[in-house]
Amino acid sequence: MAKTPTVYDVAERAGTSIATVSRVLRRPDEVRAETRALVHAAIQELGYVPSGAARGLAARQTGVLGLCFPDVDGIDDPADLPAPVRVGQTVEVVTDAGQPAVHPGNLYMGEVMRGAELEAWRTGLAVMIAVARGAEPSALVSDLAGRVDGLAVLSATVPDDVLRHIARRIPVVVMAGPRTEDDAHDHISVDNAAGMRALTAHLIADHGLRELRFIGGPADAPDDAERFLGYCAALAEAGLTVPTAPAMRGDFTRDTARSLARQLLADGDLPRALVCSNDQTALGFLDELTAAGIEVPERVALTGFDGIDAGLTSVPTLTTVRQPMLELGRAAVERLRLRMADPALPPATINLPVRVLLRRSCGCAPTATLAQST
Amino acid sequence: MAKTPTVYDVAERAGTSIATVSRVLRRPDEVRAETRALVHAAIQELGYVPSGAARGLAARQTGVLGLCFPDVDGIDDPADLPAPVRVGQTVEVVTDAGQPAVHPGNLYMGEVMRGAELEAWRTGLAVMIAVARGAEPSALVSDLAGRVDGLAVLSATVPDDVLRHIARRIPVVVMAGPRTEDDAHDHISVDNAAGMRALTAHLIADHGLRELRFIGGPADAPDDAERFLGYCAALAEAGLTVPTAPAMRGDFTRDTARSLARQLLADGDLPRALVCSNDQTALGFLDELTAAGIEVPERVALTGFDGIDAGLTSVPTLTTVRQPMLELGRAAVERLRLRMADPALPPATINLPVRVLLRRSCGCAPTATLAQST
DNA sequence: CGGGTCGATGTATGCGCATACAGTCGCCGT
DNA sequence: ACGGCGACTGTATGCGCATACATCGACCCG
Repeated sequence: MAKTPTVYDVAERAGTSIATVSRVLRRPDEVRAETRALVHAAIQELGYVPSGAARGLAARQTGVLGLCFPDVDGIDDPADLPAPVRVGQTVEVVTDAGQPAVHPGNLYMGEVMRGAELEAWRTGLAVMIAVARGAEPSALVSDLAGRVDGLAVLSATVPDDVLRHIARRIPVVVMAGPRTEDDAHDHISVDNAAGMRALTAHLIADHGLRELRFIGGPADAPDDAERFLGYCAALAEAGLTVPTAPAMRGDFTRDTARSLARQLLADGDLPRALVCSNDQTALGFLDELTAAGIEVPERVALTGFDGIDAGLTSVPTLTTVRQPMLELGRAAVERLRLRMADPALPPATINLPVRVLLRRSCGCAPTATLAQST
Repeated sequence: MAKTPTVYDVAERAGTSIATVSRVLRRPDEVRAETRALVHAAIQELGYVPSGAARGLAARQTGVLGLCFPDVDGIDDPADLPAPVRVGQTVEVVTDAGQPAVHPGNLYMGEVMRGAELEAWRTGLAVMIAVARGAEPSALVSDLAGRVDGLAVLSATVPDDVLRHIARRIPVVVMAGPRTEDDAHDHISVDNAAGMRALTAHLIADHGLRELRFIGGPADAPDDAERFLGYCAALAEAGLTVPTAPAMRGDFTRDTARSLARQLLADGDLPRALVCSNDQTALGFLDELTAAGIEVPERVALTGFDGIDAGLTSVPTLTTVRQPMLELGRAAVERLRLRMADPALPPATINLPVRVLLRRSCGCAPTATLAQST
């Protein structure tokens, strides 16, 4: 690694000019085959790799898209980091750690990323990711913005003014977030309201339930608000009384849901159905209901929202609404591409359809469904 | 977006030189407060975002690390892509799709990425990802290599010669892969052998099992080979007969494991313990053993490897070895940093310690462990 | 009151590549 | 034999920024 070779070195070695070297790499068919071979040989010998920075500068575009996520771990301070595992430690043998290996919030981020990467790859674009954490997330995001041709941001991870600033330079699309006032970004969301409405309608129409209680998430979560609205819409359509707010609010975590559930049980005021704003909440309730010997779905029907894998193996399996996270990433990148091609496009608001998954916990699927794919 | 503003525009607007603008951004304390304010104002007004490409070029380093993964989805051809979900579709209501939301292989990639991102963020580095898929993965990787200051590659995703070529320009660390011949990269791995050995020793010593059968994965998977060796080592230590090869081989998928299991059942030749090379395999066996009414762990003890979440909710819960995937990512980035600081460092081989998780399927934890965190 | 010092700012240059434009060469048609 | 044309290749320039170095002024000391 004495000195990283450049086009000049390659050109000299191959006995050509730098223009030819550049052409061999970018438009091979404009170069005579022999010349091309010479250049390729020189590249191999020198270990030449074109500088992305120089390329980006000269071409006025980087060929990279940015993906910006919130900090699901809540690690804002480097000191918060768990101590790194180090070599030389022996193998630990412990009894049931009980902790899931993957942080639940990270799960769906992974899917979004995968979708985005997939769609980017199709177009020959690279993907750069950033997690907006730490004391100065704006700086981090601006930094990212300077390196990419377009930016997809998960809702609520970047302050509006920063986003607006960035949008003057490159296209920005907001994923899973409502349009705020006059913002001119594209928005790609999941149709929370329609999903929850369909699910609730199913409970009412197909299971004949009329006493449905909504267990919400954080009051400031737009997703939660939309789901509640969907639930209300279904109630209204069925001519049932529509509440003005969720009966209880958790924070989307299983643990909090469990304490809510205990509270509910203590009050002794069980409805016929619990419509939860996300799967973790539903699973938390399921834990406590099961522990209390209350039958789900016979005594209480229970539903979630998200479609996490844990709902597939719970007992009973969890009826829920699957969010197309991979599609969210794909759609975001697709939209970025479109807008990069034509910046004059009017801001779009896209709502991706969801899918209601009927499983045991709402009363469907009376028999166990272990045997699939056999 | 008429024309993206540059330092020149900002300088003119602020009535300074471009050097001052640059300094305001990079070393604010070398600029008088008033001047700084002027520049900041100009930046806001113009919507200026520094070009990462230009910066990288001038500074001779990009501040980005590359992460390269194999293609777990097996999507090599754009045509293979599932049709994108489109707007306007109605909400689908379906009975138990049964498909997990997240591709299992993607699960651990997500963790590695998260670890890498975390560690990179601490140092102010950005992360760029690439999935080596498609017809010309080498081109993709070289492209990536040109844009970053260091590259972490998951084993077997990039041909050796390409990697060697890249390593002449930037530091390369291989994750979860053995050193091949003379390669000069750093290697960070998980201690497969030690983990499997500890697990097997546990079965022998603590549960008194002496008839243990190993169910392997693909014959060309280095991980599998190491795990088999660990298993053999434990057998040897206990004075048991050491096989020369796994009794059966799957391909690390649950479905294949199930057919292996059916075959085993048909043969009617059940050992006292099945030591599986990964969790999916173990779960596949569990499916069929349960279906056949064979008690786990009473009749057959069963263990996996990886520590995926599904093993936490299976019945019985799955004894396994947790791989520190997040740590793998962190360690890789840490190593890259070290090497970037001192390129003369000798190639390191780091083996991260694993953790054996004892759960029900090996015979431990006689009572259910539902109530945690209560 | 001159030389020296230090802080703040400007000037000039190069980073490595893409590409517009200008040759160069061989060949064809007239 | 000459103009013209097409296929290749070379020359020159700019992309936007960081930074070494020069400059400039205020201030201090003797």
